[in-house]
Amino acid sequence: MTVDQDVPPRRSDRTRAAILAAARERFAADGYAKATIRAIAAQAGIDPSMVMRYYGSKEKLLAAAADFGLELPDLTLLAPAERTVALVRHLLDLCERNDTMIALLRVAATQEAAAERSRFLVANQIEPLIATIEPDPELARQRAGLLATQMLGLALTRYVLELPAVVAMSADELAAWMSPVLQHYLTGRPD
Amino acid sequence: MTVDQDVPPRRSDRTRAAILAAARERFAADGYAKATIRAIAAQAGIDPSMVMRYYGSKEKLLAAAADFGLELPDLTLLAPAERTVALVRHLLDLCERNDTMIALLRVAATQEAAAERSRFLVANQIEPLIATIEPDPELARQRAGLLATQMLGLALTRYVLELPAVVAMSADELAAWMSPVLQHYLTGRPD
DNA sequence: GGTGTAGGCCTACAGTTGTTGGCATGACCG
DNA sequence: CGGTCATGCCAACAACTGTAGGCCTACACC
Repeated sequence: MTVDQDVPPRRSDRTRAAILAAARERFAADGYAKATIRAIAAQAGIDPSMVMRYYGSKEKLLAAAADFGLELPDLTLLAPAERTVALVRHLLDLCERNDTMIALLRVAATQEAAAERSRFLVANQIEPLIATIEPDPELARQRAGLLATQMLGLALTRYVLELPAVVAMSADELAAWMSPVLQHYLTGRPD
Repeated sequence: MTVDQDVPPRRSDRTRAAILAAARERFAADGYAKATIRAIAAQAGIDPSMVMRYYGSKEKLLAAAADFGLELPDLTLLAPAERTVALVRHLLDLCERNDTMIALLRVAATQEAAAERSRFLVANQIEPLIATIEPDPELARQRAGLLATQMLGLALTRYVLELPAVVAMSADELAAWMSPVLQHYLTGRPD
């Protein structure tokens, strides 16, 4: 996530934001290729050339759309028993509050830049989070990777593939089922 | 998976197969949009128009490429303790033996037809498999969905996103870590 | 109140895409 | 040996894409 420079607000800020929001919505719904600049501009209610002026190219627009943080909860502030449910609920909330996370997931399947961004998020936000409760760095790395398989698998099946069995379950049910799994990845040992 | 009709072998069968193999390779590597008919034809060493002649359209070619089975092992023939490792190893093997599974996963992120095919596979191959060891049909459905979150999450992070921490682990390590997880989804209860 | 400039639109272009039809060629069967 | 049909290639088309440049308008500031 880029830190905002202390630059005076411009009149075009609303348009910039509208473009970014529209881009995330189209990317999340259609993926990179089908989300054309014309479609994004139409959704934002402006001319396609504005997208180019403000973001330079479609690739750079994608980079801007994928530039966000996971806002993960601080595990050290939670009781160990609460951590796993908090993680599941946080992910579901993140996916449902806006399209950014789903856009990243969908686009990462075909665009290397987005895949790289997903790797960056795991390495720089999930791994450090695990490191707060797992001293061994190599093990923390493994735990983070394993956590990612389950978390991203949940997001994929529920919001991208929309497997009926996964969509049908409530956030509470999913948290209840997955809590022991995450517990195992956070503090357990392989068989 | 379509059953092969008993039709006499044609001289063009090799070309048909070459197109299908090339399509799977390109779909797996580039996704649907970037895998152009021209690129697929070039990889198969034939003219783009042949693809149209034999498969009718790009959409139908995708349908043919996604038409395969998971060849899941029969769980009733395995001791309960062996089932989970067998499932993990089978998935990894399926992904590494050819590109079909990865192609489906990558394309399903953007193409509704492929997503629908993935739902079909879960409903018609994973659910029945679980049903052989779980009598309650609704619970079997849930277990199948949960299994899918972990299995597809593994395939996604390892072969599509290529998270370093997941790529670095061996099949044995992954099986050892995930075995208790799958066991939980197969026979356990939510918290 | 004039004027510079930021914000916006329209048009155009070159490249690529899926798709089509026609033409060659060689195998196979009578 | 003649013809017929499957197999393959080539050329083309219409649509759509990202992108660039030019032009108009209206706000902000001196």
